[in-house]
Amino acid sequence: MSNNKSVSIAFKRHDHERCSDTALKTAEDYCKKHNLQLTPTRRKVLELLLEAHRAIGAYSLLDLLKEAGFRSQPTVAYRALDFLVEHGFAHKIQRLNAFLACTHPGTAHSPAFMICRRCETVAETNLEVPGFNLTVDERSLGFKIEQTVIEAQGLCHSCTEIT
Amino acid sequence: MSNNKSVSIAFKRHDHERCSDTALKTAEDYCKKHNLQLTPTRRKVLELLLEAHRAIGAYSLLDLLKEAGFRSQPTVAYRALDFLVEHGFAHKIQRLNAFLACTHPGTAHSPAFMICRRCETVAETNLEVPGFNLTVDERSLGFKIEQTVIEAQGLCHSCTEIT
DNA sequence: AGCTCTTATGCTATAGTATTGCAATAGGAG
DNA sequence: CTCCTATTGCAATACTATAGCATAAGAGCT
Repeated sequence: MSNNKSVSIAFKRHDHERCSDTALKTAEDYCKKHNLQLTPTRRKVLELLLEAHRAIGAYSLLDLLKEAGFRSQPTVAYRALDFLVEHGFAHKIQRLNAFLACTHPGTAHSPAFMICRRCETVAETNLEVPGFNLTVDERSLGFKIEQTVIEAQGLCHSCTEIT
Repeated sequence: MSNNKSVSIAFKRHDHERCSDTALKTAEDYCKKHNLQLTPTRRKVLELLLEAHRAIGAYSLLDLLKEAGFRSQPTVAYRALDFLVEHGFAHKIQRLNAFLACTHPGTAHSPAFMICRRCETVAETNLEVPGFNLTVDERSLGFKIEQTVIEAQGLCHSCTEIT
């Protein structure tokens, strides 16, 4: 179905079926706890994002949904994605007009993304991680930040070596 | 021309006709120096962006171009915008699918933007400015960054006060 | 001048991304 | 059961961006 075979294992190797299961479970728990409805469509979209394990466009997602027997109007995908993004289970990668399952849902965070232009893998990190640090002094900026989009494009380690 | 010291000139009052003139002149000089062709369309697009003094979408730009007697096919705008963005005279704001004249063209820089969700003003700053600092250690990240998209959404000073 | 290489434009069509509006339905609270 | 709210179904449309190919204009050379 999906083109999972592409070089899309985030920058490190790992048991991604297991991390999908965990993420899904976390989402379920979170929804139950916060009285959110993880409806079949929403759940399926999250599953598909997790399986894809890469950023995918809304219309690719739509194809996958269709294959899985769901309706395939754009609104179906967009509404589910809106829900997932709003509650932090997925993120939108502005640069690619694509969506990515969150690697650590349920916790408030300011994500940052690294997008490899060769293998198209997108890795999520956050601003507290060593090596990546954004500090903002809102006072001196004169601007109250509510949300940030931070996306770096370049080459991941593997792709650098290939070159 | 450049407002490197004042973090967010866009949020402050200033003589913007004058800063437009200067930016346009800088672009002309830069093009002459680097053998780039600032053709009438490209020049007009830059002028329009500078006049607008805010981020505007390609199709709004197209309308303005049409009013000014230019052709109004999408390609006309996109090709001019590609040129301006490629050479650093304008930036694309991913979050808004819109374009903004650069406030300090001609100098290599990694821009960051602050987008006010109320007045929709977009201010360009850069990462070296006090109050806004992104440091990246590529070694520990395992990722070679070539370009960054940094866009903060929130409220500018004036709009904070209104609330 | 004429030639030619490269860059930019004109033009048409189409691809790709996202939202609006309204009717129908389902699930929870009282 | 009934009301209320959240979600879904459905159709249309808006918005953003690129492809492909023909034509024209400018820069450098002989």
